Amino acid sequence: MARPAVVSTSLLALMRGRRHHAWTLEDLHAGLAERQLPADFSSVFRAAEKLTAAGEIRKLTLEDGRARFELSDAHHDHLHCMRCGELVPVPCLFGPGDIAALERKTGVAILGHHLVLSGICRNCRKPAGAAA
Amino acid sequence: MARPAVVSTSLLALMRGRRHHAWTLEDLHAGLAERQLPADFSSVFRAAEKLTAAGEIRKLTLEDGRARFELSDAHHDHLHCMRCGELVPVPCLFGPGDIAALERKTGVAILGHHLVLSGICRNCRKPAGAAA
DNA sequence: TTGACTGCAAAAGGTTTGCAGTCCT
DNA sequence: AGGACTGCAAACCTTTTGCAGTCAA
Repeated sequence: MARPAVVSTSLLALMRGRRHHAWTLEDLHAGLAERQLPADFSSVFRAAEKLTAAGEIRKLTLEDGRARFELSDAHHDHLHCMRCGELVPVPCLFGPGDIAALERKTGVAILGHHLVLSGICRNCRKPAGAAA
Repeated sequence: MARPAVVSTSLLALMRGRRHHAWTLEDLHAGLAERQLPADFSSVFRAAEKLTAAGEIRKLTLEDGRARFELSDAHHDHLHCMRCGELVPVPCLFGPGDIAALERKTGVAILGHHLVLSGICRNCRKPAGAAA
C-alpha cells in the first residue's frame, strides 16, 4: 500500500448519507462534487469497482441499462418508481420453499435472483405537497 | 404503406424457429445472415423496435446490459443460465395475493415486475453427453 | 408520387482502459 | 524506491439516429 484511497472513502461516506438508496455512477460523481470532493469519473468508476469486489457495495443493472450501486446490507428486492425514478428497497417475497418448488417443477438449479418491481413508490403516492 | 417489411417478417420467422428463447440484436442479426437473409444491423434494430411497439415481441434487458427479444407469449419469468448463457423461461412465482400483500406492507403501488433467476438450466444439468 | 423500408455511416450514451504523474509508507 | 491511487484522454460496446436511395401501391 502506498496511498490512501480518498475516493473510495468519500464514496462510502456519501452513500451512507442515504440521499439515494441506489446510486448510478453519475449520482456518485455528482454527489462527491457537491461535497467539495470532486473526483474524476474514472476514479469514481474504479473506486466503485473496488468496493464492489471488496463486498462493501453491490452493483445492480436495471432495464435502462445503467449500473447502480447500493451498500451491501441484507438481501432485499427493489421497486423502480415510474414517477421519480428512484430504486427503493422492498423486502424479498421469496422463501426457500418457493425457490425449491420451482426447482422441482422446472428442473433448473437456482442460485440467486434479481427482482425489480415497477410501480409508484410510497413517496410519490403521497398527495402533492406532503414532503418527506 | 409502400414496401413489404422484409426484415420484420424474417425476424418473426427466425424467432419462431426457437433456436433461442430470447435473442440479442446480435443473435438476430447473425440468425438472418445464416438464413441467407442478411440485413443491416440498424434494420434489425428498427424491425425489432417496430415489432416491440406492435406487441409482437417483448424487449428485456439483463444484468449484462444487453437487450433481448422474445416472442410475446403468456407472462413468465426467466432463468439466466450461468453455464450456457441462455435465458430460459420459467413460470411466474407470483400470485395476485403476493403482490397485494407486498403493496399493503410497503405502501408502494406495483404495476409489473421483472424477475431473472440465476442458476443452471435443465440442459446444462444433464450429464455431459446427453444431447437435446 | 408517396411513404414505408433499407443500408451505410456516424452519433450517442455509458462503461472501461492505457498511461503517466502523484503521494504516502 | 515501491506500489496504490488519481486524472486525463481515448477506446469500447451496444444502441440509436441522419440521410439518401429503393421499391411497391
